[in-house]
Amino acid sequence: MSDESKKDSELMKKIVSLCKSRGFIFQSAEIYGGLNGCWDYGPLGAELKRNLKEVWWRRNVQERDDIVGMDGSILTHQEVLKASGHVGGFSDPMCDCLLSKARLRADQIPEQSGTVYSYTGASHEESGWSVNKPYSVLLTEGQDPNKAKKTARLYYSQFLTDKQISPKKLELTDESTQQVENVTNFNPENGSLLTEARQFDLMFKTHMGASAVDNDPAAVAYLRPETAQSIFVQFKNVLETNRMKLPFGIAQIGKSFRNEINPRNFTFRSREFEQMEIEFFCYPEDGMKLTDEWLENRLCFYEDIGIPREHLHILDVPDGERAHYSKKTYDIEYEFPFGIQELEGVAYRTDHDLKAHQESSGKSLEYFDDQKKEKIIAHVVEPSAGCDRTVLALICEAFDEETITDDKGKQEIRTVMRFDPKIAPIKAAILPLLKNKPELVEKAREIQKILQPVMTVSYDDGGAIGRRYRRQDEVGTPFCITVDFETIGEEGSEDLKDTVTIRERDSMEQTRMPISELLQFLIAKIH
RNA sequence: GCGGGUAUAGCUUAGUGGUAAAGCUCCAGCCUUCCAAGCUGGCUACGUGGGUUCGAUUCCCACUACCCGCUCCA
Repeated sequence: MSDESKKDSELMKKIVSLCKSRGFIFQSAEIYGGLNGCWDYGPLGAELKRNLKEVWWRRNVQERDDIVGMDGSILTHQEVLKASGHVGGFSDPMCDCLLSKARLRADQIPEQSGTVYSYTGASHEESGWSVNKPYSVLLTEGQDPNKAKKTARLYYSQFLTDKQISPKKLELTDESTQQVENVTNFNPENGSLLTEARQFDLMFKTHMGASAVDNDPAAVAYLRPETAQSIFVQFKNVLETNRMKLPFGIAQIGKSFRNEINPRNFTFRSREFEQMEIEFFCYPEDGMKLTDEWLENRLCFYEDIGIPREHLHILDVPDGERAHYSKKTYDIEYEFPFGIQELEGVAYRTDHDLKAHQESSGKSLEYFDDQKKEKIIAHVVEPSAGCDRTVLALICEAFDEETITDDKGKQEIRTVMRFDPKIAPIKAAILPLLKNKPELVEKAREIQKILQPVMTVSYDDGGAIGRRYRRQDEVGTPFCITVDFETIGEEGSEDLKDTVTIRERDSMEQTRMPISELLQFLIAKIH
């Protein structure tokens, strides 16, 4: 591991540990040993995620005339997912190399021709050991026939109980050869036979209702693998009930489920995750242009919530790597400590989805174009963001360790979560300077009552004031409001009465402000 | 799915075939007039299940979870 990636791995460890110790993210069912690929948000994580979703909704639905929201069911009719191509085609056929155990995509193995050497087993005379398993090796033209024997011995040697026996001492049984052309069931790397191609079903399947028959195929339903399909399926209803005119969008935030083979990287790839999606319907001729516009719009959004553009990467997904229905796809990626990974895809999906559902359901999903006096199938541009991934990006982006030197020259590390105030879990902490002075405590509680109806605040009177500031730094609270002796009029001039100090998280600077102005000041900062 | 590693308190770590130590955090109290002060007291842990053993947190096996590298990510 390079120094750089070691450093990043250490950084990720710190972030994961802070998430746990401060109550952002816990492992799901931790007391039972954990559930693979599932995570729970603790009190602060829940606030953070809620804030993200609220900003997203406000920017994309509340503040726009041309986008409306919906909230579809998670349990999904199997016909919906047959039409969308998820049932049957959702996963890639995979096969494993019997020798190296490498996993390959069956549809990406190049065709090969040559001679297949087949065996029925192997034995070791001295020890009396033997195994019966058919196996074969493909040799392409010009390869040494001994290579087939060598590969086969290596394969059979993995079944040896006595690992001291050299593969070279194995006798192969019943060698036969056969010429083949354009086959794909051998590993191009080593010629070894592959397992049969298997479909990995990435959808969670369930059965609905109390069916008389076990596994009644009519009762099958799925947990949705994406939120998009419920939008397409409700396209007509939304269009008609809300008198929408092209171009317009339907937005949705909700959970989706994929039975990932290999969840990894903390919450980044998990089996249950939340998406924030817009299906923006448009005229066919505007699709490409709108895709570019949405990319820009989305980049601005990330900037708005505190993820600077220089930490984002735009991947213009090339031909052949896009989904078959997409004419253009941008991936917006973020520099996570564990690598550059996708946060959001902006995909021009053409009329593929509406067309598929129209054909499959037999119901018209057309749009009547008033100008041209004709019916068309709307095209769609889809900005689809991963909510949990964005939360993780926000946490990674916010995390900072600052070395500060005090008056005596002593150095210490200050851990600060530099969340944008808009998404910070706690907006302000209210701190009486001392807790054994009832007047201070009482005033602080009054301020808490003023702010509480409008924002999430925290009251803290435990320990020295400096400690409390640091505690708030570590959870990213942007403002600390301190009630001191000037506030209650016991010290300083009369004009300082009913003013408090506001300590800003990033600069650690303090300003004084009348209590009456607090609410307006904070609202402006957090909106 | 393969290979490698790890699992002790809320966090970070120490340690032992005879059930565990420390720092930080946290809680209570005292004190404290602005950046992790001090004092006193307190809560809390050997991932789960088997096996070996008089006795296992320690040794062995399996499982689970997490991390790293492959693989995969419609």
